[in-house]
Amino acid sequence: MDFHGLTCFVMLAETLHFKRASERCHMSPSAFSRTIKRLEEELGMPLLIRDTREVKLTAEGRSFLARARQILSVWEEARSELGLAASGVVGTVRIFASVTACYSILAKILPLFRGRYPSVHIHVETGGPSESLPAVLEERVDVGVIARPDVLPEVVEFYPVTTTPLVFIRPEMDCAVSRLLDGGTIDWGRVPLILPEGEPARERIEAWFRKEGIRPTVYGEASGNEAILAMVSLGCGVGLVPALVLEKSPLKHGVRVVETAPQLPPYEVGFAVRKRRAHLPVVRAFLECVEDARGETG
DNA sequence: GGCACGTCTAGGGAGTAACT
DNA sequence: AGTTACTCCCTAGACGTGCC
Repeated sequence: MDFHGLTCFVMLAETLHFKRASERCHMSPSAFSRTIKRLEEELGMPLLIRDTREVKLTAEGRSFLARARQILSVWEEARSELGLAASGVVGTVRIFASVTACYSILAKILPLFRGRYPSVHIHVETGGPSESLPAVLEERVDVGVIARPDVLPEVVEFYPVTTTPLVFIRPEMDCAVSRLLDGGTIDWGRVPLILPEGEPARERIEAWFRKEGIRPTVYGEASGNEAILAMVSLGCGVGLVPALVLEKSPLKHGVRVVETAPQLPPYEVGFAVRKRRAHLPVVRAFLECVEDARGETG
């Protein structure tokens, strides 16, 4: 058994696609296929069901995937600790960030980290902002960019980076939604809303509606801020996004801030890390960069 | 020389779009 | 609806390379 085979299997389980997984492992599909086959032969059971069009994990494959991740994680930890003792920080830091967080938050941290620890491999996983904290809790990643929730899980530590107000945005173009907003006092019960799914912002706006006794009209939901911006710019409704996201977005010219909207508590954005992983040299090194970057940018 | 592991290439199964 | 051509995907075989 070798760690290379395990890495290939984990990559394949994540992509469920031989070609994509082999590309990510920097191998030809052929060599990759045989590596997986060898692993299956070694284990004496199939981990995957191959079809001519798709690949699925068998029950054994799903069970083995969790083990494989654990083994690789322990291996990385051991490597990282030995590396620190010998000659500095080495290993891999796994980061989860939404696409917008990549250019607004990671853009500040990664150059600093890269400069200090060129030997560390950086693995960035992207997805919806609401997926970040679960990824940290499941230890799929070491750190995740999150908006600090009102209640933070006890096993998680939060390293703040910046604070940003939540702003309501409306379409820039003339449309039915714009006309609803232009007629003096806004009737918030009638305005179609595009809201984020499963995020602190959602809790805050719903709390405000409850307090005001308003039943909102939720036209759409999105798991990412860029999707909200896109829907708003197309005239679908009024959205709620962090100001930081709006400033950096290529879609910002299609929308505008609703000045007379309710004021919600601002977002505190930063990195979440599981406490038991925070002591790992590579994670510690990354978090030091987070703190230093905050110090530099204020 | 034997072995392990890689690439290159070809083959076969299946989906899809265009055409009749 | 049936046929054809194209494309995608995974796998097997041939062969090259590096190490012992």
